[in-house]
Order: sequence, then structure tokens, then C-alpha cells
Amino acid sequence: MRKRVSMKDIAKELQVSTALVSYVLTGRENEKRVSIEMAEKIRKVAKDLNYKPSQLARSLRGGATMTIGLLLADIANPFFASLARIIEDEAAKRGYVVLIGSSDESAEKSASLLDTFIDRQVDGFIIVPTEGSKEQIESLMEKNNAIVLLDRYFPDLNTSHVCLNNYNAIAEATTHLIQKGHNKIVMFVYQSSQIPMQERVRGYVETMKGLNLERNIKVVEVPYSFTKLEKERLIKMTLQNDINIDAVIFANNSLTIIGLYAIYQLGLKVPEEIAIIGFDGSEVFDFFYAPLTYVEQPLVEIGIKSVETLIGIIEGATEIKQFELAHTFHIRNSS
Amino acid sequence: MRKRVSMKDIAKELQVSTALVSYVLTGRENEKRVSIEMAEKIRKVAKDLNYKPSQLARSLRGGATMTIGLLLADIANPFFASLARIIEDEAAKRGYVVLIGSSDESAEKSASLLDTFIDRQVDGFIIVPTEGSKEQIESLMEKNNAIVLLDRYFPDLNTSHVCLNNYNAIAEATTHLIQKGHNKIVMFVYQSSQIPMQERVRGYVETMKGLNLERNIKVVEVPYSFTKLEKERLIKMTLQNDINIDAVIFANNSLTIIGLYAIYQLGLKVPEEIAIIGFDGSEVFDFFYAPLTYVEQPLVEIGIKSVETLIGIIEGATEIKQFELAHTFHIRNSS
DNA sequence: TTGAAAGCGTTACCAC
DNA sequence: GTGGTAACGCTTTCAA
Repeated sequence: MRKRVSMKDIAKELQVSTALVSYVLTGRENEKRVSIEMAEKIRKVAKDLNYKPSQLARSLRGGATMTIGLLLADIANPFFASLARIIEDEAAKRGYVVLIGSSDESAEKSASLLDTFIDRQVDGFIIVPTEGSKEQIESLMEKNNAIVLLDRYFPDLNTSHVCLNNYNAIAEATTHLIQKGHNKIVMFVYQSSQIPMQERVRGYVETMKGLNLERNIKVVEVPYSFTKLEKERLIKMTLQNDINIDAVIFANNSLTIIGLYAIYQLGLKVPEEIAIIGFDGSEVFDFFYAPLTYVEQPLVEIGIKSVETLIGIIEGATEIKQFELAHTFHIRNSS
Repeated sequence: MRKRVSMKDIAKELQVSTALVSYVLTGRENEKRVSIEMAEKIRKVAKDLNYKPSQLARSLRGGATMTIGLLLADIANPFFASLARIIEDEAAKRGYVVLIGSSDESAEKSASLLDTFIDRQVDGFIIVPTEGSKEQIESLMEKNNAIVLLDRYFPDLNTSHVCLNNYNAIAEATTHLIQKGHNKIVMFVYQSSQIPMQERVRGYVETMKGLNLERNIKVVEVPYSFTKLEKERLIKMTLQNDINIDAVIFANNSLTIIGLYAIYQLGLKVPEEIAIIGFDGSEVFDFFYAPLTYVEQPLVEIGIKSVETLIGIIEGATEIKQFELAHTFHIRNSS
């Protein structure tokens, strides 16, 4: 790698000061009243020498790195991968670059990733907080960092966030099933104290109560730490042990897919013996023997809003913005 | 955000020079013969002041950013997302951070993303090169950048690369079909001059030739620019127009999934009327009415090798390493 | 309209 | 053992 060409080189070449070069190359030639000829010369030499500004030096000087730290649960999960893609594109449009990390729902990994982001002096954080990471977020807030929480949030933490209106989403799903004549509906969720799961449960429970099906409420909490096989077994056992169950709601994407394996293996007729509602969409839903009815999140909107909000904060906005976006409900054969 | 605490602050506090602080805090106190008491004091104050070194300043000074630029075709594609996850984890282990970009198979986007990476002064590049990006890679090489090509490569460019042994993978798939009694086998590939597709085609063609099935060779090139629906239609038409076709190989993941939609709609019996071999694995393969036989890439190995190789180059290795890793062939109901 | 120089936080060389 | 200081590449203030 041959030596970088710096502003100094351009300045030397033209026998001018680096200040002038800086003015022109950052497009403030008018503001700074640089002569047109000079500006032209500088631009020409910069081009000839193939000058590239050093973001590094600029950041060191100015404090802004034009970098966003994006902490996801797992980039290998299609839901987060799609979100990451949207966020990256949106950030790029605005001149930002994105550092990505996957916490794997572990508070320790989350802490270490956030530390890395801090070390790199990111200008702001978009975070899918994991259970037990509340203190980490608080500590970031204390230091006045720009933060947007994604997909989840802590109700007693006053941060901006962007997520789905989980209550509405599941309430509509539940209502739909009941209208279709099902009433022994079971819901599978991850064991989690986090808002999204809680809200999804609430959407189900309150809808059931509202329609006098209180006695039929059944929420099965699947431990996130279970292996795929253990999760599948738990779902199978639940469905086998209570043959009155006539419908099931899976509260997120991976549970839906695992649930489909379970139902497939039990050989249940869908929707005659059991109706199904899934979450988040997947090509798998199309290929299941009864294409799935499911709740879809507005990924693009979520992604864009989170970047917009974050950059707003970075640029000085102080207002807390909390978005709970609307889902789309796709009704198909399985319900 | 309150002011950063720098080495200068620590130095001032203790009335010593920043040099000393630097020696201690970078663990070179012995090498530089700093007194034990001094070292202790410095460490204590650093801790008390909650000192965090500035990667930025360090990079500006030393030249290394400890950052890798990862250019993928599309992070929203599960194949690349999984790879990204592995690469990130492996890079993190070695103290590197990863900047990710998606080229969407467009040479322009690729160029602009690589420019961003250059601006950010990444220490090295892991690139899934798109068609038409050869000059971009060459230009990086000329400037002596550390580069590892991923999944694909340019045979006349002398770069390190990590990819699948595509020839072997498809040769085994083809042989398998023939052994199962199929001989009118058609292969669907993306229209692409890139090595992976070419090699997959070669694996098919040469195997057919070797078994005297030259006259049955049929490769259908699907334009990448087609919409999902257009691709699906092309596959359907091909299968309808030649009812002698008794087996099909899809040369990559997305074609496989689209192909499954097509075959499903044609209502073909699998494998009786048509045998199928897919690529790269997917939960969809499990849910198709005949669970798919498929070729699996060694993702973890690919990811780790690419990081290892790149960091080797960054650290001074000059040897070109080219890996063509072995696939795993999963035989199931569809063939 | 242009220039000189300070400063961002490190590191590394050389001197003491 | 320890200190002074230049340098990395840029932006910005103050002067001219």
C-alpha cells in the first residue's frame, strides 16, 4: 500500500495552505469565499492525485464517525437479516456505515458487543435488546448516547423505539380464529419477560376474555434455551395431550416453523382438525400442506423508521419517539 | 456526551508523560522498563477515570483499523446471512470488526460499496464478486490491498479465494440421478459467466458425457434479472414442453425454491414423475411433499477459512491460498 | 481571498 | 526509567 495522499500533498503541489484545500474539498468554497480559479485548481489536483479524504482523521477531529452500531439477536435469522439489509441501505443513503453484531439473546454477548461499538465510537446505536440487558442500555443512556430500541423495549426506560403493535396483531389473529368457529385455541410463545411476547400474550388473553372464552385460555411457554428437537417435542406433546385443541397461534417465526414440523409429524388435518396462525412469513409457509395464515411485520417501515429516528437523535433531536407499527394479516388455507 | 478521558488526562493527573501511560496501558511496561510502582499507579488512575483508548486515534497513528470489509451479494439471502454470522464471530475473536454491504449483483453498487470500505480504511476485504466487478478487484489488488474472494473468483486473477468445489458437488448429484435410473436430466442455472455456475454446469455436462448421455444434456439458463414469477414460468414451461424429462437439478438455492413452486403447481409426482436435487438447504426442503435431496455447502468452514486467510494476508502473508471445499450430499425422498 | 497553527488521541523515536 | 515531541490527516479559528 503506497502512501496515502493527503491534503498536505495537494497544498504543497499548489503552494497553498491546507485550509484552502479543506474548504474546497468539503464544498464550502462559497461560504469561505475561495476564488473560482483556485477552487478549480484544487479540485483538479485532488483528482489527479486520486485524493481520498481520511474518514479517520475527520472523525478524530470532528467527533463524528458516521457509523451506526446495530445489535441484533442473530443476523442468521431471516427476520433480522432482512431488517439489517433495510437498515444498511437506509443508513448508506445518509452517509452512514453500519457495524453489526449478534447477541444470541445473551446479555454477556450483548455487553461485549456494545463495548466494541463504544470503542469504535459509533455515533448511535440501534439495539434489539436481550433479556437482562436493561442496565447496559441505561448505562449508554447516562452517557448521553443516541439510542433506538428495535423490535423490543423496556417500558420503564424512556428511550425511542420502533416495533410492531404486537397486541393488535395477535388480537386480530385470535378474533379471526374465533370467528371461524374455533374456541379451544392454544398459543405458543417463548418464555420471556420482554414486551413483545408479553403483548402478544395479552392480545390473545384479552381477546379470549372479551369473548367469554376465559376458561379456554392456554399459553404454552417454550424455553428459548431448548434445542429445536425439545421445542418440537413440547409442541407435539401439548397437542396430543389435549385433543380438544382446535387451533393454534405461534407467537413468532421460529416457533411457527418448528410447530409446523410437529403438526406435520402428528399428521393433523389443517384446518379441519387444527387451524394454524403463524408469525412473520416464510417460504415454508407456502409449502406447508395448508398454506399458512400469518401475521406480517412491516419490515421496511420498521427499518427505515429506526434509522430516521436514530439519525434525528444524532443530529440533535431530543424528543423521544416511540413507534408501534401496524401488522398485515394474511388469511390463507390454514385457518 | 461528556468529554473523553485521554492519556493526556492520566498523564496530567500523575504528572508524568503520555509516553509512559501509553507503554503501560498497551502492556509494554516490561519491554520499556517502566517501574512497577509507576505502572500500578497509571493503571489505577486509568481505571478510576474510566479511560477507554481511542481506536480512532490509534488507527490514524498506526494505520490499522482492525476492520474488515465484507461485500456480499445480499445479506437478506439466508446463505449469505449465515456466512456473515460466521465471519463476524470469527473476526470478533481476533479483534476485528466487520463492515457489511450488499451489492445486489450490481457492479455499480459493488463499486460504491468498495469505495465506502476504502474511505473507512478497512484493513482487508472479503468479497463475493459480482459479474463485471473484475476491474474493481484488480484495482484493489494494484493498491496492494488484502483480499479474499468468497464463493466465486476470477480464474485469471491471482487472488486468494474460498469456495465450494462446485464441479464435484454437481458431478455427484448427476451421477446419483443416473444411478437411480434417470437419464433425461435437465439443469437449471443462472445465466452467469461466473465460475461457480460454470463449474456446476461442467460437473453436469461432463458426467452426462462420461456416461454416454451426451444427447440428453439440457441446461436452461435463467436470467438473474427475471422476476420470481418469470423465473417460475420459465421453469414450468420447460418441464411442460418436454415430457420426457425425468429429473431436474437446480444449481442454487433460490432457483431450487422457485422450482419447487413450479413443480408443485404442475402437480408432478416426486420422484416418480420427476426426481429433484436442490442446492444449499432450506427448511422449505423439509416441507416439500417429497423432502429434498440436496447439496450442502460447508458454511462454517468457508466462513472461518476466509477470515483466517484474510487476516493472514493482513499480517503479512504473501502466499496465495485458494480453497475449494467439499460439499455434503444429503439423499432423501425426492430422488 | 488566503495562510498559519492549534488540536483531536495515539504511538514511537530520541534524549536525558 | 522517564520525558519531550513529532507525526498521523483533518478542521477551524484567527490573522493578514
